[in-house]
Amino acid sequence: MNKKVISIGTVCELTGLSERQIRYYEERKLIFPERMNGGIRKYSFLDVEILIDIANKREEGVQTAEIKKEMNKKNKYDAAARDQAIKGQLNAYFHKRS
Amino acid sequence: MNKKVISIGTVCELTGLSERQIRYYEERKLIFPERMNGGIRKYSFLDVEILIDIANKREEGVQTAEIKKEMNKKNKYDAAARDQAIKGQLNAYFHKRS
DNA sequence: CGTGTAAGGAATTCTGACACG
DNA sequence: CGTGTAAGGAATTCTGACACG
Repeated sequence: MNKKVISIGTVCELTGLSERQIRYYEERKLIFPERMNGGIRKYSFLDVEILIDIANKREEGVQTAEIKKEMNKKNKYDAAARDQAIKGQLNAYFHKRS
Repeated sequence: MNKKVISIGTVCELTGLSERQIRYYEERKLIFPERMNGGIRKYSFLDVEILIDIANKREEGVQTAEIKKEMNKKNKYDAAARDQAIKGQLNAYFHKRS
């Protein structure tokens, strides 16, 4: 399911990652949550899966820039990522302004 | 997906119902959210679907007691409902005590 | 019966920054 | 580079109750 409905605390529990890590991976454009009214991030189950992949890569010592490249190559998430990138950036943009 | 990960505000958006209504339907044992640490309710996509069904029935003027009976008959959600009932009640119980 | 609302508190999330490295 | 943390604020959620009916 790629509906963005999960808030960050729940994502932490599902992935074992900290809020800080999850927000950082967003900053590095590895994931693209949407923003609800109020600016609160919402993630999909697909995001959770991607985050788990990221966590595994990071454990192997792979840097975020590398992970990003690999994800684009694999293009397993590519179409979804493109969509998400646009929506996520629009969302963030509107929130900066309000 | 029957993983309980959606918080009530998002459920409101997905169903068009108010928080009050959603909590009331829980009180009437039509739905069985889980509780995260902190006592915050978490719903699944199945819960959202059930709530939409409830909303439709209510619009037709059907009372919650009737809806509950229909749901049990239809037993479309029956096995799931039984599980949910147990978990939901345990969850609520532990939160009353803390 | 089913739902709205004001009340007060508790838990969540957000951003920007400093820290270490 | 990647992550922790304290800071202060804003938005969310919770419960119990009163209201109307």
